[in-house]
Amino acid sequence: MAQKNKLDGAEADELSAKRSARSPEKYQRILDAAIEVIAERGYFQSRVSDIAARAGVADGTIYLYFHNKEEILLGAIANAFSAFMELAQAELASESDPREQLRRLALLHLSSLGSNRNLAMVFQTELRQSARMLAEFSQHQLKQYFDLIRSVVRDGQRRGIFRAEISDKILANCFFGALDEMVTSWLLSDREYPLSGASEAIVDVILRGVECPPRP
Amino acid sequence: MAQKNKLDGAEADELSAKRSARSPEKYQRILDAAIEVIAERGYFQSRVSDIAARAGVADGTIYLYFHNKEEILLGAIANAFSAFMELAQAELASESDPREQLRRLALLHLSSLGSNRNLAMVFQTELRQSARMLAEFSQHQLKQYFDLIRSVVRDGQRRGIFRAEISDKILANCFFGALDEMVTSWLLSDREYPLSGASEAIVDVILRGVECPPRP
Amino acid sequence: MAQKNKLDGAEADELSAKRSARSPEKYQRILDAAIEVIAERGYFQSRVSDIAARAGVADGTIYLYFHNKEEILLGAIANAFSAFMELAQAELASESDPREQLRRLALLHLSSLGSNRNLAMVFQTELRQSARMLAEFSQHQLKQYFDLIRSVVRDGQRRGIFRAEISDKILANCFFGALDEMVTSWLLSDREYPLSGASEAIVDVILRGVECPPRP
Amino acid sequence: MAQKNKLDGAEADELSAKRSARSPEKYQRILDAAIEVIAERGYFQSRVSDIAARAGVADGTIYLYFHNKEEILLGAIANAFSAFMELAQAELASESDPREQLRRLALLHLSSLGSNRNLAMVFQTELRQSARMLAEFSQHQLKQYFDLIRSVVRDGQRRGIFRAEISDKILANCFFGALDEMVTSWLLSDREYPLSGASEAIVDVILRGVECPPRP
DNA sequence: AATGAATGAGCGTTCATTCAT
DNA sequence: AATGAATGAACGCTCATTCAT
Repeated sequence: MAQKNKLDGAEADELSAKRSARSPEKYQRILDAAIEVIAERGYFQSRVSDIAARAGVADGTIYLYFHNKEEILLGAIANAFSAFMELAQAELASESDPREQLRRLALLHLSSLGSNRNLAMVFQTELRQSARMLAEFSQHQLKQYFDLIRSVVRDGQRRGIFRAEISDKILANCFFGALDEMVTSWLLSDREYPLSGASEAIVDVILRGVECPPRP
Repeated sequence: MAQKNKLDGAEADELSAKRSARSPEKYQRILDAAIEVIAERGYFQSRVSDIAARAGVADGTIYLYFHNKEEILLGAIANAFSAFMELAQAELASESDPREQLRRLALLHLSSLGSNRNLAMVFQTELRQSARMLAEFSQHQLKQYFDLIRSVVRDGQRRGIFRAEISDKILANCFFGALDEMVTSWLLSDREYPLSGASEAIVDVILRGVECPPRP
Repeated sequence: MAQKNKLDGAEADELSAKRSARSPEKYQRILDAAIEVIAERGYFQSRVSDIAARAGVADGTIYLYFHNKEEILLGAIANAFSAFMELAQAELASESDPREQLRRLALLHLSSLGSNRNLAMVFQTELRQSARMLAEFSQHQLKQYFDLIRSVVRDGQRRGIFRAEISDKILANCFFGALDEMVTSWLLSDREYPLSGASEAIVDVILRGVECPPRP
Repeated sequence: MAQKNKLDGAEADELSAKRSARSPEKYQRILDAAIEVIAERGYFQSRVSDIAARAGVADGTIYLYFHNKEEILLGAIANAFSAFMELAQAELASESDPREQLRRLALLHLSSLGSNRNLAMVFQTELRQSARMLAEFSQHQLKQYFDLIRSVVRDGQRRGIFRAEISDKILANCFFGALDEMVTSWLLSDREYPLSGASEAIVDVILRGVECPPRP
């Protein structure tokens, strides 16, 4: 009779513990299947049984690893996202020039998503959806990436490389927006031109808009 | 789920005829209600009965004006979008300098959506969703706007104002992407800062990235 | 996302209003079907679809009249019980001698349930079950009947007819318990002897145990 | 649902053999756990895994001792019941006066259940439920007890102590019904008054109703 | 044209039972 | 013997759509 929608800490921990105790490989297989299916049909039109079938497990097995359908989406996004974030952070660590850092981020952004259409689809559509559905959670994810960009921008401003009279939020937004839109339109296009091919051009445009003009 | 997405000519005509024959005011009321409800809950989580209630009509009445739920979303988006497109085209007609045209478009973009949060929500999230569901349709709509921007960009390139060595598609993309992202992050933010306040800064960044550098 | 298990007053009223506004005849048909099906299989083994089929309505129709399966059971029991209670109260009103009142109650008890095996089954098994599940509700129902008996007993005690040195609760309990058990064993027996045939004998035993002994 | 209720001889033997061959202590632990859990939640709302957890064994282990869930309930009730029946028979053996025998049975009945609320709950609600599910079985159990009472009653009738003009079945029923109802209402009540406190009063009422009136 | 009661296909989730280890 | 991860059948409930009024 009494249902709880929010997990108390103990329960959540219990399930987390199970995940690793049971088959971590199966856990990952479900996440991968979820990305695939959700990319194809969208979250709301994906059936849990579709995901189970794609993962090669029984319907009920899903619920040994996730509390409910929503958590599958969350888990799949978080999983894919954190992998991407790690790459991004590594990319920045090996380079100190803000210009170059943005260049590398752009390439990573486009090549990561460009090489994984399913992932891109989920990021461009479901991540937004879920940002609405589950504000706290996925907004946090997206914001993490956005903040990474902002920190590079602020660094560039502090060092006199990027224009300081414009808010770092807006500069970062122009950068991220240009990349993001590129991915979206690439996804909607039928021809599969290489997405990362646009990287140089975009960076070129944005950097020029962002950089301090050369002193004459 | 297995529903017909394509109407045969006769049926479509029949419905179109009905729409105008019946109450155009009620038709519009349903569209407005749809935007509201979908903005609040998202398309898949909106119930047809919610929309009906909001529009002040009976559930069954909806089906005198639309074949199915999907068509309501389509109609609502198309309706709102064409209003926006008309404004955009008018804006361009009264100005011939590409720089100024982009400036005006940006302001229109941000102030239109900034003054109508519901509409913005539908555009930023549902339009993307439906870009998959209804690829032909909404892609067509969005593409129309995108092409408008591209035509301005191409005009600027032809007249030596904008950089010609970069594809107009990419330049337009940077412009649109920056605006689009601004709207999205504004939506997801809690503080309701005026969206259009960012217009000048964005245009400033993008134009500088897009324009030919001043000859020394 | 947010679910409510308890109805707020408005909602409950809304559904109650609907019941009468819609088809009261269909509402009753569902209740009757519920009694039948639940009598046959027990509450937990009854399927909502069984009840719907028996009532000759679609599964979904059930939910126009009841919020959930539990409420069907509640409704069915409450409905049947209140009919019984009305009879019982009428029976008492037309008679003032406590001895005779108990005699009539016993006959009503046994003949009511004896002439409706389904009803008897629900009262003897599901009412107890639900008394556990839904303490407040059905305990209230059963208590109402029990209190009726107690009031007769107290009346008899006050008038010096029934033994006053024993608590009215216990006297009423002996009376009710004897009848109740009679019904249960009748239900479990295969032979269908007339249940009400036992009425005289039971009343005879209980009355003698309850009455003040005749003064010598 | 379509499960076999009847075991063929071979299977039944095999399981019986296992039970004793394996750990009889674990078998008992499961039965005890079952009584607890079923008393708390009711049979249908109890999960096999709940019982396993309470017994401190793995889910699968249950099936080394029982064929299915239903058999656990059966076993638990049979187990508890036979313990009670042994007490009852011992009680009768040490006393030959039917009046006194009934008095002792009543006290045993109320004190046994009154000192074990879980057991009482199972007897008062689940045994009735299962009287339907498992008619043959639990009817047999309950009948055994009932027959014990009847034999005392018949003995009293034969010896001219109890009224012979009323069927022994009905007399026994009044006796058992009064006790049974007392237990039920005690269970449903919140206050935990001592159940056996009512024994004297009940026996007093019933005996007077049952006994032959004293010759003047 | 408008209504809203009725429909029933469809899906998320549970849990008794199995079986590889 | 014991485990507990895996299974998948089963069911309560929702909601887009229809149609008698």
